[in-house]
Amino acid sequence: MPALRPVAKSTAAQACANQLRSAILGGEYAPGSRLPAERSLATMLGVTRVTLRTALTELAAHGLVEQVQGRGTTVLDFRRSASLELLSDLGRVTSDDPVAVARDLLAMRRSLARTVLEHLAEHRPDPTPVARAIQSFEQTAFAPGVSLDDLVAADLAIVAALLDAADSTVFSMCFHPVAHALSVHPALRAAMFRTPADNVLGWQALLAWLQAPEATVLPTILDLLHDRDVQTIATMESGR
Amino acid sequence: MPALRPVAKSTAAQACANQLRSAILGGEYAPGSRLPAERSLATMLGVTRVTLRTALTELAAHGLVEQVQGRGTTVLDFRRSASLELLSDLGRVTSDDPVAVARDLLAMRRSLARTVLEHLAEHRPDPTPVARAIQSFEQTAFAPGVSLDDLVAADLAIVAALLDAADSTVFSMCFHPVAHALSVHPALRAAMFRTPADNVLGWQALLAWLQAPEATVLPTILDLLHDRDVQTIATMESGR
DNA sequence: TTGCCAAATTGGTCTGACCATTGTACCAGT
DNA sequence: ACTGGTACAATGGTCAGACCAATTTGGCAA
Repeated sequence: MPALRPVAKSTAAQACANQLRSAILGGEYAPGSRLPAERSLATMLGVTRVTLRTALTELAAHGLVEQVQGRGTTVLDFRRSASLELLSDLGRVTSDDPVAVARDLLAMRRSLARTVLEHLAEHRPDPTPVARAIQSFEQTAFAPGVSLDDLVAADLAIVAALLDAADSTVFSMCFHPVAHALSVHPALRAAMFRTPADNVLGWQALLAWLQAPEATVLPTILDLLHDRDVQTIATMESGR
Repeated sequence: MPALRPVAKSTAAQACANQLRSAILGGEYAPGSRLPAERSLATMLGVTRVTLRTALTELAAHGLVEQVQGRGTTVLDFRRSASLELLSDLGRVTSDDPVAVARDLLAMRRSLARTVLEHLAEHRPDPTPVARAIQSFEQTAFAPGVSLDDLVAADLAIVAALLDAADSTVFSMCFHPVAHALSVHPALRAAMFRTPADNVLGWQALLAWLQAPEATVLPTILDLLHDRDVQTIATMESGR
């Protein structure tokens, strides 16, 4: 079965939001400056003011703009106020160096992983769901003609299982967007799953530690992750 | 001057969003279940469908619900999909243990701080803006009749200066919402600034390290932070 | 200079209608 | 019994135009 996946749909409001978001993240609208008035923006984009407002409401919710009645719509500094959801877009539209973004994202993941793993070592939850997710990843990794999308999905499933095991709302909410951003970064995800067998080895090491935290030292796992990240960055740099 | 601050205003759409958000985070709408139809929700809340939709658009942008035409509005599992902005609300409306939330938030901050400081140690940016922010914090801390709000604001300013110095979009976007969540958690912020003189000592130690990373070892700073967090949690637990 | 006022601008809300998608139930054909 | 099609109802998405409310701006008078 050729692994079909849902087709991407999009509403008019979403399309408006995408255009405006890219413009802001791309620096076409400087922080502190004013967006054109809703009425003119709407005609520019060829939609009603209602639709345009739906888009602006979303941008405001993500901390990209601020609307105040009588004054207008102000562009904010997304570095300070933007939501983590936008990390996914950073790899595409920002003016930052993509490799630097990737490096920082990986550093972020290591940092979060360390915290979550320390938490797990202390609370010793049932590792079965994580084991199942890792097993599922192995099957995916060694399946013939596996797609990158499938690998990424299986990898995210393991992260989700780990976070479920940690049973911390805060950790979940912090880690999920970072993992998601990593998984949609085009060059990064390709580099991360270049040799799936290595990914399997990494997860197996983690699982072994999870099932017997006293047997292996946590820093070993983190060093392994660090080494893999260094390789990933090297792959990305050589590829450009 | 009695340190006045802008009064809180709120639109009807915001009020709607607040009610619905609290209901979802409070568990009144289970993940996977359907919200009432827009037309009925609007009449329940006493607003037009347009206004109600503005609120729903915001919730959707924050990953609390998902709207699909013809099907309805589905409540999502905020642990997996919600935006970090909602961390600020967790301390108030969630069914989780508030102290556990506080503990995890502090752990998160330590984790992020470690990463940012390692980054700073490597890149050695100009510490002047950070020094200025810390100096400003000292003045605030030792001013007579200082308010908690002022302390929190001065503290956040230091964090912002540190993140500016780090010059990483990813770190900024990850750290800011955590710092913000810490700063609005009612019990937590009170416990964090119970003895401002200690805060000053902590920041001064950090500044000393920033100005001469080779003189002091980074783990010392992190241990100091850890000790302060333990005290903060203890204060919170004794206070309930 | 200060304070007030009127007008223009701009976002917020309302009204009511229609379009597009989805889910359901029913029905015909096999 | 199963499949595929179809009509219908429910629901979110969009449109149209209007009015309300806050902000800014500039002029004017004390």
